[in-house]
Amino acid sequence: MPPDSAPSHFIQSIISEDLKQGKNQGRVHTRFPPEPNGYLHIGHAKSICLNFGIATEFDGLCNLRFDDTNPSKEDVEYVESIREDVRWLGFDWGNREYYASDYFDRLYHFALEIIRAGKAYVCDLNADQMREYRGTLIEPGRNSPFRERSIEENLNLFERMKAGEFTDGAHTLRAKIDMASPNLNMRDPVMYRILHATHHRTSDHWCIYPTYDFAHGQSDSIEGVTHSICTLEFEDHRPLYDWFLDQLSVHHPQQIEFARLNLSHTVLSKRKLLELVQQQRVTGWDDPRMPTLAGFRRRGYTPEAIRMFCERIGVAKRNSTVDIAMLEHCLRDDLNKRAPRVMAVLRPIKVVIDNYPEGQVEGLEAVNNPEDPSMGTRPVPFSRLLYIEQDDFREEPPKGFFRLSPGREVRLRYAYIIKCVDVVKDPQTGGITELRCTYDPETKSGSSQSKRKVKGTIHWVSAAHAIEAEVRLYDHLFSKEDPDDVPEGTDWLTNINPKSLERLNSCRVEPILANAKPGERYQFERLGYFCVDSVDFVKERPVFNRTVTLRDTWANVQRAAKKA
RNA sequence: UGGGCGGUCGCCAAGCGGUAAGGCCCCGGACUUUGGAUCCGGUAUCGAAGGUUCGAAUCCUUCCCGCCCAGCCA
Repeated sequence: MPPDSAPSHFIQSIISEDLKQGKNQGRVHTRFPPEPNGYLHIGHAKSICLNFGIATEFDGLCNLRFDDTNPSKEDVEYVESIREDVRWLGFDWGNREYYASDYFDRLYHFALEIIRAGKAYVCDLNADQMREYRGTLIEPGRNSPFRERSIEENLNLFERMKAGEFTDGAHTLRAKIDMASPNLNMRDPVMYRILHATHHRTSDHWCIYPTYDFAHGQSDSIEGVTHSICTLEFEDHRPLYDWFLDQLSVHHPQQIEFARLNLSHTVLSKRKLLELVQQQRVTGWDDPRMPTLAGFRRRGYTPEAIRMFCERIGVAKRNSTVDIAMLEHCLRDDLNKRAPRVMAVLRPIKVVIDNYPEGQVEGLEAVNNPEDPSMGTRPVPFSRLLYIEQDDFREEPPKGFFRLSPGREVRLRYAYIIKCVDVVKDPQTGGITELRCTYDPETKSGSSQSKRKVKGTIHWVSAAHAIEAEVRLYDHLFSKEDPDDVPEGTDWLTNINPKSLERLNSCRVEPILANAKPGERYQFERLGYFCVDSVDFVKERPVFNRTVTLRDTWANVQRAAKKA
C-alpha cells in the first residue's frame, strides 16, 4: 500500500488513483528495461530506484528486462555488468530476468497478425528513400509505393525476409498508419528490419529484428506490466505504443514518462561515456571518475547513498540538472555514520619533538567513530619523530589560520599540544625540511591536565610506525558545470578536468591500516572519505581512492578572502 | 511555420482557488581535541501581460522562453 502521508510524486499519484479505480485487478507491475549496450550509470539508478521502489511500495513486482533488439550494439559483457550493478544497488528481481529476445517468436507472430489485418506491409524503400517519403516536421509524408501490396504478398515477403533471402536493408516491415500524421512516429514506422548479425542470445537464429517500438510495448504486455515507466523522449512514441497494443487486443500497460536525470560536472549519455572509455580518457567503465555504478562503487560510494540521492531528487517531468553537490551530500551523510576514522598524512612534512625522549613510544587511544561509540577505540603510536600535513603549517600564517606556524601552538589529535620552535630549511633550495617543536607533557589527551585549549587540532602519524600508501585524489571529471558549455569550434572533451586525478605516492597512514581490505571505507580525519582500491590493491602498499572530501569551511573562507 | 512536453528560491522540488513545504548550495551564530558532525537563524510571490474571483502559483486568454521528434538506435 502506498504511504498516504508521505509526499508523493506524480507517478505515485497516478498509480494510487488506478488502484482506487480497481484497474489491473489491483496489481502493480513495473520493469527496468536496459539495453545491454553499455554500463549502467547514475541516471539508470534513478530509473531502477523508481521502478523497483514503486513495486515495493505498492506491493507489486518489478522485472529486469534486457531490451536486446539490436544485436549490432549489444554484448554479454554488458548484461553481466547490468545484473551486478542492479544487485549492488540493492534490488532483487527474483527469477524475473527477461529478455526482449525471449519474445522474438511471439513478436514475429504478432507481426503476422497485424499483416493479416491489413495494417502492416513490406516496404522496399531504402533508408534514404524512406526519409524522403517521410516528409518533414512541417510537411506531411507521402505513401510508400509498396503500401498497397496484398496481404498474401506481404505475408510471403515477410516470410522470405525471415528466411534470409534478402540482404540487410533490402526490405522492412512497416505499420500502415498515417503518412500525414503530425507525429512523425506515426508515419508508417518500421516494425522489423533485416540484420544479418549474430545475437548474443539467439545467435544466428534470426536475421530480422523488431524495432524498439514494436518490441517494447508487446514485451511489457507479455509480462503483464501495468505501468511502463520511461523517459520523456518517448512521450511522442506513446500513441504508437498504444496503437500496436490496440491492434493486437492484448493486455495494455500504461506508459508514463518522467524526466531523466542530468548531473552537473559530468556526462550521462551512453554515447559520451563509451567515447571516454574508447578514447582512454579514463581507465575503463569502472574508472572512479566515471558516473557509472561500477565507477561509483570503485570510488567508494555506497548503494545506500545513491538510493538516498535518488529519493531526494524527486520525480517530475521538467528537464533538470541536479547539482553533484547533492549526491556528495548524500554520500557524506551515509559515510559519516559508518566509516571508521583514521589518521593519514598525504603530503608529509617531518616534525621532531625536541623535548620528547628519544626511543620512547606511547600507545594513545583514538576513537574509531565519534558518531557511533559502539565502534570502539584503537591504539595509535606516538613518538619523537612525526609527520604532519604540509597544509597544516604556514611560515607566515594568514588571518584566521589556526594551525601550526613558528612560535604558535596546535593540538595533535589524541596526543599533545605542541609548539613550533624552529623551521629547518634546505640551504640549497630554501625548502622546509623539518619542523622542530616542543610538546607540553601536561596536555596529553584525556588527562585531567588537558583542559588547556588551543584553536587548532591537526592530524599526524608516527614516522617509525606509519605505513606507506598511495592515495589517488579524484575530483569532478569535468571542470564546467555543464560539459557541453564550450567555445565555438570545440567540443565537450575540452572540458575534461585536467586535475580530475592526482596521485600521491609518499603518503603515510596509521599502522592499523596494514590490515585494510579492498573496498573498505575510512574517513581520513580532516581530509575526507577514502576507500581501498579493489583493482590495484597490494597488501604491502595499499592504494586508497578519495571518495569525497569532507566539507571544508576553511577552504571557503580562503576562497572568499581571495575574491575580496 | 507541424506535433508533444515543460517553465515555482543559485540547484532539485512540494503545492491541485484560501493567502509560497522540504532538501542541496551559500551566509551568519552556538558547540567542538576532525575549521567534520550536530544545533539554531537567514534568503522566492510562483516565465510575462491581461481577465474571472471576496481571494489565484493554482481557473480563462494572449504572449514569451526551454526541451524532444524527420534512425531500418533505444
